[in-house]
Amino acid sequence: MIGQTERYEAIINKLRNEGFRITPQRLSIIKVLISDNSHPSIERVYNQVKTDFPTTSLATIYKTVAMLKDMGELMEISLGDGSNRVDGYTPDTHPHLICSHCKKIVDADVEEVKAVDLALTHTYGFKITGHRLDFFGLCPECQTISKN
Amino acid sequence: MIGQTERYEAIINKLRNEGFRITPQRLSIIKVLISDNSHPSIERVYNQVKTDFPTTSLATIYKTVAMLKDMGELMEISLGDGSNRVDGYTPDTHPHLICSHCKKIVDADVEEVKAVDLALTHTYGFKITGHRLDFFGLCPECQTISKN
DNA sequence: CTGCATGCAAATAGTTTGCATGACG
DNA sequence: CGTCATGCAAACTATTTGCATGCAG
Repeated sequence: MIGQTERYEAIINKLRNEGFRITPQRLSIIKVLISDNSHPSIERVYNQVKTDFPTTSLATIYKTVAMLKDMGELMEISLGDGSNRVDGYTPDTHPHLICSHCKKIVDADVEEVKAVDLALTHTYGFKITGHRLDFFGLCPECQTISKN
Repeated sequence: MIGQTERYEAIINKLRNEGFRITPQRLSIIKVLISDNSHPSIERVYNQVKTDFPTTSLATIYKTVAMLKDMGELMEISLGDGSNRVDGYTPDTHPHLICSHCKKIVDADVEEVKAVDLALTHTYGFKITGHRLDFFGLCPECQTISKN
C-alpha cells in the first residue's frame, strides 16, 4: 500500500516529466482525487476544489480528469444511468460493488479476477489491457433496511 | 440455447402480460435487437428499424429500449467514451470483450466469473443481482495489424 | 518572454420530455 | 371508444470547445 503523499509526489513528477505544467488548480484537483475514496462525481470534485479555489471552472476539472485518465492515474465508473463517477483513489483497476439502493460504491479486491483475465486471454485471443468490473446489488446495510 | 423465434414469442407474451401494447414498431425493434449480435448503437438500431418503418423516431427507440431494459431483456454496454451500445442478443449477463482499436465487442463466457460473484458475496456481504464486466484490449485481428 | 492552462460562454451530443395525433385492445 | 404509443420538436444534461487573458517555466 503506497501512501498518499508518495502518490501525490509521483503524479506531480510524472506531470513534470511529460511536459505538463504544475498549476495550483491541478495540485488541488489531484489532492482531492487521491484523498477521496468515495468515488465522487465530477460535480462533487468541482465543489471540493472550489472551496480551495473559488474561481475554478468545471471545464478545468474535466480537462484535468481527462489528462489524469490518459496517464492512467484514475478511472471512470459509469453508473449505468448515464452519470459517471471518478476513482482516483486506487491506481490499479479493481472491481466495484455498486449498491443499487443507496448508490454507494465499494472497492473490491478478489484474487479470482485474475483467473478471469487469464481465461479470456486464452480462450478468445484478446490481449487484455484493462477492465471495468462493476457488480450491482444490495449492500449489507440496504439488505437489512429492505427487510424491515 | 433458446432459438430466436421462441425468444421473440416469449418477449411478446411478456409484453402482453404486463399490459404493454403490441405495436408494429415494437415488433420491429425487438426483431432487430434479438437478431443482431453486433452490439449496435441506438442510432444503428434506429436506422435498421427505419428500413422497415421509415417514420419511426429516435424517441420511440429509446423508449422501447428502456422498456425492454426494465424487463431485463437487454443490457446496455458503455464504451467508456460516453457512447453506449445495446445487447439484446443474449438475455443473460455475460462479460464483454471490447477491442480498443476497432471497437468490436465480443461476447465472452467463462466459468471463472461465477467464482468472482461468489467471492464478492462472501467477502463483502453484498447480495449481487447483476454485473457488468467489460474487458478492454486488442482483438486477435488488431494485434496482427498493429504489428505490421 | 513564450506558450500552455485557465475560465468564461457558447456549442455539441446523447437522451428525455410534452403534447397533439393516431392506433391497439 | 378510451387509453396508451408514436413522432415531432423542444428541453435537458453532461461534456467539449473556442478564445481572450493569465501565469508557469
